[in-house]
Amino acid sequence: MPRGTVLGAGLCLQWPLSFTPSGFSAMRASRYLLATVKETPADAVVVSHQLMLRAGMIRKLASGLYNWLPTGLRVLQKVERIIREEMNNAGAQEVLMPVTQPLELWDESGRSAGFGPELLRFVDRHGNGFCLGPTHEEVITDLVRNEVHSYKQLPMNFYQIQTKFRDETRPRFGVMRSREFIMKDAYSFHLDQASLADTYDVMYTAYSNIFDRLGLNYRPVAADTGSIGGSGSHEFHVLADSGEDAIAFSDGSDYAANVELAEAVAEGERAAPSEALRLVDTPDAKTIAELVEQFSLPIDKTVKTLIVAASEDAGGGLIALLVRGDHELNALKAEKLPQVAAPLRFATDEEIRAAIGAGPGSLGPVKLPIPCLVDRSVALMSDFGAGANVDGKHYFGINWERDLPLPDTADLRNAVEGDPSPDGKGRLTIKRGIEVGHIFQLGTKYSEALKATVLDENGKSVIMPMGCYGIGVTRVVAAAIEQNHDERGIIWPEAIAPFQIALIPVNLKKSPRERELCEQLYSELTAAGFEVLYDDREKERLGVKLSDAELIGIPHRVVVAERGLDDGTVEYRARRDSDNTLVPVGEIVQFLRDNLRR
RNA sequence: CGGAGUAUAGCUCAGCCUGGUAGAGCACUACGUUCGGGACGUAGGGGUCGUAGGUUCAAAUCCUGCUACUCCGACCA
Repeated sequence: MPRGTVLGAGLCLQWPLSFTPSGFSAMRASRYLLATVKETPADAVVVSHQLMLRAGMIRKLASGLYNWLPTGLRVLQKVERIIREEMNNAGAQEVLMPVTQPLELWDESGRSAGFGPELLRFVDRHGNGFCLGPTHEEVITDLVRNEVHSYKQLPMNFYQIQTKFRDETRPRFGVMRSREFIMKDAYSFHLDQASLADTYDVMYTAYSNIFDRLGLNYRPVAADTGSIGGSGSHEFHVLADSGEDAIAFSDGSDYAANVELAEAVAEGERAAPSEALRLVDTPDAKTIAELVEQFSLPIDKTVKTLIVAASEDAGGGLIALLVRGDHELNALKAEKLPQVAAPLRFATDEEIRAAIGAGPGSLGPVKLPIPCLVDRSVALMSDFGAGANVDGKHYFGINWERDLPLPDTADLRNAVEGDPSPDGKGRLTIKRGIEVGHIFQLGTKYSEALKATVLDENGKSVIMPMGCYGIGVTRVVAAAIEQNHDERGIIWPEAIAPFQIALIPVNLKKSPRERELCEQLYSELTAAGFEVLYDDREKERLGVKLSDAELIGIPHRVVVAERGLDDGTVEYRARRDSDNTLVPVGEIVQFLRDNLRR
């Protein structure tokens, strides 16, 4: 403490905080590092980053590395607390593993080579290799193989809330994609797959509880189940327009999937031909947009013809992929097809001209000299237009099975808004999301590599199947802001707001009555268990205090003014509201109790 | 890792083209006025102009190397 006595009453008067039963302290703004800034920092491009800097939550130390200031840390710790409580409720046990890990373990799991430069490696003074842990599968598996030996101990689920380091090539968006970040990671160990599936379900529920309690609008989304199958993996996404992932979900069921993975279902039946096939000169129509504009052709009566490399199994060479003019090719789906080379490679203009004799702007299925796959939606088209495989010419009025045989069909495109849900219930809505959690049935990948085994009831050694379950704790904070803000600042969900109540006197210097009432309310509210930020700064005017409270996003505020004191009232306003409520001084504590039911 | 850009006060930026003793606004300190939605005046404090070298009588300014940071792309269990 900078000044004053360390003894008795002197300390009490100067001490900026009082402790509330929640464990988070109330604060006097005059003794607190608010660190708010008016101007938007130049190098922040996303709102959450801008607001976290402006609200005095974080400061950059170096690229992808951030200091957490008191306000930010309060939020972070509230998120951690909820996660911790729900993980404990779900039967997981908390541990803490080192950030620094011996490289030996990564050699043993085989990931040392695979992980690449994202794994930050270094050598200690004895010449031994270490790395900063980007994740902790190796360490936990090593711990468990040494400590757990009997099937009777299983299943067990361990978690930690710990700093991770990934040497991202390009850290960005503030705390959303930083190099150092905090993650809750859990690892479960089982005797068999059925037990793993049980714990997976428990974690799914726990995650739902966590994000419910955090007050976020989120979706569990089916993730790539490729190598594992079944309900092997879900991502939890916080919905926000700025999200990096597009996710598709049904309005009629629980179906939700990353757009990259969502099956695109075609509906309806192919109409009978009503137009004759005709060859049209289209010298200036090289793109779908030009075709639509110049010939007033509906875009869903056009077809895009994309030429890619065929797989070796299909004999190499080129293959044409056809999607409707208004649809997009999904590269992930395409390269999984047996006929298509993986990774997907588009043919060059020269290759196309050599194989087909026309340029990319004039391609189509009619008289196409190379193999062809069509999207399901394309198979249902009639009377459509496509290139004639002659420069400057298109066919209009094309009909399958009349003008040419229907090629093989496949799911080639991205699902779009309004598509039928793949589970047959409802239609797809597409929103953007921020991935904040991921649960995964790992299987025996690590337990096998590290020989984590247990004896079963027959005394036989069994490799333990594992599950792993992560939440990006620091990212949750940013995602919450992306989802909840306005032009004035952050609008925290109650559960993770740095403070619950802002107590703001209009003019402390002029009004001893305001001061007296504020002091009284501050101690009453604190005693009642509320986390109050009492803005007792004398040098700041009302406007500054109000906008700071709004920027920081404190959900409830109480303004104490001379004006109301004669009538014995104070002004209450919730962060989302635009009007004040006058509340009698004697009732304000109870009023807040009623409004802040947790 | 490829492409582009930036680096001047705590923050946002001007000055650089055309070389000549370092600037503004915000923030900070003191005093005064004001004070129910980011007040005003006066006086201050604060910068080896990212760094190393070169050209020059003289470099924030021109040239070269290096470093850091940002953006776009690739990458991201």
